[in-house]
Amino acid sequence: MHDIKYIRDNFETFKKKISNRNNTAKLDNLLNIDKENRNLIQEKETLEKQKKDISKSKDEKMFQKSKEISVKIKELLDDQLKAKYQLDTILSSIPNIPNDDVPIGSDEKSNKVLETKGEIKSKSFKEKSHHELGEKLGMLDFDLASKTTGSRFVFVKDKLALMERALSNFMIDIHTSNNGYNEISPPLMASENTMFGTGQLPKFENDQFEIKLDKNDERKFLIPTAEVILTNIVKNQILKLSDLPLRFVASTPCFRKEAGSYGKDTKGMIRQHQFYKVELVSIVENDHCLKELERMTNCATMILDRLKLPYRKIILCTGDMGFSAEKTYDIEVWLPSEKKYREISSCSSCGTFQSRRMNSRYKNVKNENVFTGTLNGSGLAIGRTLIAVMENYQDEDGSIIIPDALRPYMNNMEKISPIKS
RNA sequence: GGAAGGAUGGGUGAGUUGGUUUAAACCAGCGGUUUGCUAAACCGCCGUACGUUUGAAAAGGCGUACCGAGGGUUCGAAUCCCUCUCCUUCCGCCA
Repeated sequence: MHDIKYIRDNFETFKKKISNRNNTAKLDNLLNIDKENRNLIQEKETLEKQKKDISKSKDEKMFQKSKEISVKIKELLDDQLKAKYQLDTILSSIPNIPNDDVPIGSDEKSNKVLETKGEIKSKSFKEKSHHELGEKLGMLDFDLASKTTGSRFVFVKDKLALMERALSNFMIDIHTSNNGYNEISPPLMASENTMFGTGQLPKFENDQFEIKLDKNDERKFLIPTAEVILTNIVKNQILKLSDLPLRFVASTPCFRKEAGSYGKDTKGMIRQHQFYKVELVSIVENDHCLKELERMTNCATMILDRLKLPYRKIILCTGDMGFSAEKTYDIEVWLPSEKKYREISSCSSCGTFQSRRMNSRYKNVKNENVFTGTLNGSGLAIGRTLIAVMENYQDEDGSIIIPDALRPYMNNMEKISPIKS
């Protein structure tokens, strides 16, 4: 959400910066509606003042007059609320302004690779995809998931299930003991207002799973990422300066409809309706965002370093960033079967964009209430990390060597071999 | 699911026969006086949002709203009525 006062004073600059994003919101009428809204507020408040004075005077002769004023106020209020609603509708669907160092472009072709790390080991055999490996091991079962649930779900079994759990524990341990994050086990459902706070609603409702509790209950949604619930911890709060920075980590299932990706990544567990992800969220002073983004991204890549998986870091261009982000780094891991890098983490600074929606503030040095900076990043997506380990650590016979860093979490097991039948 | 009670400013907590409440008081916080230092005492300040206005700015002035949320009654609502949310206690059910 943007500050209407800023837009009012810097309309041309604002329009120009937003035009770099794939924005569909209509900006042209914004200032007119804003003006109308403010005029109506003024008219209304003038009348309210009159009414208040009459009431104070207790002059019975004026009581009738006061009643008439009430009718007018009601009319003005209706109009004003309509204008305000229009204004909010437009404002809430405008994406964040990209930071100045974000490359300009309309799609992923304009993203820039910043760094490539880790050794891609050449193998003497043809490397298999994770789903071939998993099915051969008898530990990834897509057919069973279709039977019980539907497409884009999977059963992870046996030692791979253990590895999935191990990855989660391994990552959380590093982020809590090494990187200063506070572990949280949050609700997996969020209210409509919470979803609005981080920017999933109202614009991206089609991507969300809605849950019915009671028939008259407020709308609830399965979280598409723990970012939603972790960031909203500070919703409607005024924090002390000494509270910051707040850093949260959670490992949760995430639920996404993947509505816009029919036919994409249909094979395997790259793109699922449900997947585990370790999420990092930072709440910081608003001028510390970019510094924190570097820190957070390093926390994410640290995991890949320790697992000795080859990866690269890219900066997303203006057109490829998420709705709430001002700057985003994607971390992509090497997948030998595809011979390309695939996204395994996305770290974004949202500046004050989300905190305005959530009304999350802190008292700065001057004791003024100012909006917090929020950041989120995956550290990392568990499902995709599992895939990356399987593919990069596969042996010719289809077994998986367990990375050293993971062995303490897997009873010091060294390799996963096919279940003998 | 049933019953009862509750929700007031950063915290505690008055006010609920509707009109000097422009929300008392205390605690915490900030500034000051006193003081060898600390403490204590005393004095002052101390909510948020929106709109508007003075000013180059810093900083003010004015107005409106806000006592869990939303409606209603009334000239006038923290106070009366309705709906909802959340919390507490008890009962039932339950991993």
